Amino acid sequence: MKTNPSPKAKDKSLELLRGKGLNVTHPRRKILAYLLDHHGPFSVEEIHQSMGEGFCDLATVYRCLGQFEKKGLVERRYFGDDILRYEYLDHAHHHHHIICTQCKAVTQLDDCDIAKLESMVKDRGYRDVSHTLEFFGVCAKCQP
Amino acid sequence: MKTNPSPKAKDKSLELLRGKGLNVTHPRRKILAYLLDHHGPFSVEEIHQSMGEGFCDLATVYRCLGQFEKKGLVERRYFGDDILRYEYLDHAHHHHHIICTQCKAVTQLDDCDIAKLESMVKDRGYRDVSHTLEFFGVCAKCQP
DNA sequence: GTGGATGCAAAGAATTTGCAACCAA
DNA sequence: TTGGTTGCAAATTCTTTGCATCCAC
Repeated sequence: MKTNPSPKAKDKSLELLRGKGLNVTHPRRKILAYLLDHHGPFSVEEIHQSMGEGFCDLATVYRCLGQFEKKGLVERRYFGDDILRYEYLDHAHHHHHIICTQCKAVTQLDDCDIAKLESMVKDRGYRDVSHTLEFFGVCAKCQP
Repeated sequence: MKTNPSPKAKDKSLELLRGKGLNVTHPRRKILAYLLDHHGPFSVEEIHQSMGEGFCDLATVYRCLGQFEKKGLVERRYFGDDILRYEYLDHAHHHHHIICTQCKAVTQLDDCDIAKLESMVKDRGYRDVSHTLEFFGVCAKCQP
């Protein structure tokens, strides 16, 4: 599961951290680069393990992700299976997930047109409206 | 926060428990009746407290909700605030939530037409497709 | 009567925190 | 140099579990 970040992700993580006014440290950079390189939400455990044995403490991963979340760099997702996952928030690519209820594989659905529903929410007086939308089903591989 | 279940909810909880083949006990009945009477998802803590001091153990609430979930009577929701909530699953009334990001008040949005998106998921080979959709915003009361 | 349900307390898992050492700016 | 960050271990919180007792059927 251990992976090294791509040069591109390393550059972008640097840029993002500086842009958010966060000091650039090794754990922060590597965690963010991992999220940039790999699509889909990951558990804290997965992220920690991806960096290789002993690269940094699990508590550090929690702390970094907590800060990223506060700065709007990542968001937490919950797919109903008791595991919290973090995902890089790419404002340029709004999308949703399709989660296989059997094997838990996550794929993306890029198309999203629920502007109509969001405007109904705005009509009720809400401001700064956003949404989460996840699909669940049994993927082709998991069907008998 | 203590409330007593309505007669209607008491009847329906009995019916639902029997229908699912669950023994009818006081805690099960009162927990289910609470979820039937009050709309919106509630945390385990809220449900426990709603039944009054010492009515039943917190562990019992966890156990009951876990069984209800297995039987498809309730579903867990996660709104990104670290709190897991349980909601009665009314198959006859599919709806979504609007959660105020400030005061956390939950209201419902009954209209839901994302059949088009669900069919896109089915086209990808998924079966038993379902979805969750939540809206977040600042409600009128919480705006300056 | 009997198997399943509950209360209580203890265990377990996930996450957070205190503090000294360390590192980025 | 200095304030912010990390590692480590302990603490906290949330949830689950073992077991004796109790209750629904």
